[in-house]
Amino acid sequence: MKKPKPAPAYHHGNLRAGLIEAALALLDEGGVEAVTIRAVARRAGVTHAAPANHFRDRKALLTALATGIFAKLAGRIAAKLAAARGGREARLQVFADAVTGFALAHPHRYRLLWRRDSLDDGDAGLQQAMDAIYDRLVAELSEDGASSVSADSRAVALWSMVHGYVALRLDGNFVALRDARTRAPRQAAIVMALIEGIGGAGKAKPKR
Amino acid sequence: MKKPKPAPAYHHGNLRAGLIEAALALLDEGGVEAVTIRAVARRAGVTHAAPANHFRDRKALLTALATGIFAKLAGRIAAKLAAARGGREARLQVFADAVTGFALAHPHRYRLLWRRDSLDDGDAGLQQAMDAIYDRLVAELSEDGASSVSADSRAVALWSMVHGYVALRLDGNFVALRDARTRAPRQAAIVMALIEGIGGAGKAKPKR
DNA sequence: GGCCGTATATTGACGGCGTCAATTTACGTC
DNA sequence: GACGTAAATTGACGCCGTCAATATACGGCC
Repeated sequence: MKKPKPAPAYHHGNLRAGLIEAALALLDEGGVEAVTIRAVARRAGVTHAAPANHFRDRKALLTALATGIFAKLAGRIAAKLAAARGGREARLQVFADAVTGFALAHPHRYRLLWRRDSLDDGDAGLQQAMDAIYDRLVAELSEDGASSVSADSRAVALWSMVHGYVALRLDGNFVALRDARTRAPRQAAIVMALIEGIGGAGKAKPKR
Repeated sequence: MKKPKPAPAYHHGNLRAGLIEAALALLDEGGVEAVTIRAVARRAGVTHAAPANHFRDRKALLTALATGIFAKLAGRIAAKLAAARGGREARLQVFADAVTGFALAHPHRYRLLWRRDSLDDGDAGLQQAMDAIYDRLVAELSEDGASSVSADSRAVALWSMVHGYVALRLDGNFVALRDARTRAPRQAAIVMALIEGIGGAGKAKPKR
């Protein structure tokens, strides 16, 4: 009797966070397509036009969602690198593992990060969150200058390879296999290939 | 006077091709989002339900579109490789150039190829068209066995790197830059990085 | 040459979507 | 306790994909 209105109603304060939470749940369940403004509103217990007060449009909602996800990914990478032991090559593997692990654990979240057509291109927070990861990688790779290509290009090479591998894995174009020679997981094998090089016989891998 | 009906009307034969053509034009103009069944029908000069006779649903239409694009890309790669001169490393650059060039020339087409959520996952023709490219690459890489990782992994490494680089380029995360050291286009620099390896100082690049 | 079955195209409807405008509700402040 | 304003609701619009019912035109068969 004391509470004839069981739903305390949002009104000021917590709806924005509630919408993000609902959107994340919908994203995990059904991918970005399932994250419609109306579905998010239903899940949060408000009417279909309520989100408009907090997000200009669907892109804005997805951009906020993606920014949070990016931050979480960056944090995860940083944490694993901070805890990593071993030399430079091991650290590159840690980086690749962190990205691959996150993407395989939360495929829809990772995919959203790159759905530029569903996100606000100009959003500063989003761009910044992504740059943070790239900068971390350049720092890891700039320590020595022996390679014939610049640290920038090496960073682009690794980042491209990891992202490409993950994207193709998530799309079902690759399956989880182990390298036929080293028995290492494919994901580790390709990083090894990049570290050692795949040039002509005997050129790279001076294991001698 | 002779032709009171200027539009000969499709009816039998050419509508399917007309729809694909219209869809491709819409794709180039506005991306996959712009390829709606109704817009395609309008462009082809038929009513909104006519396409249903040729494509079960939107996914089927996009899948047919993607299959054709994949075939064209595979043909382009094969042609450039057939015409290529130079050693194995040069051929890898040719492969990477072919993919990158196609993607940058027709960004929306390339993006569609990987929009698995908008395509029929089980479609045999589509899978086959994609496998053709990958198999070509494995063949290029399987000639020698000196690397510590298998040819399969080397193919995955290169294909992942090229695809990842292109995907990131198309999303605006990279801009067209030249390597700070070699002055080669970034795209060529990262392939070089993979060929030579990015391992610790002096380990790769035995230029000595 | 005329009939007819079937493939093809049209018409119309349904629910869901994003978004906008008008309205009502509830909070903080004075 | 009244009031201004931010927040939420209601209702509408046009677009979308899809389905069912209907109309149309082709090709084979007599």
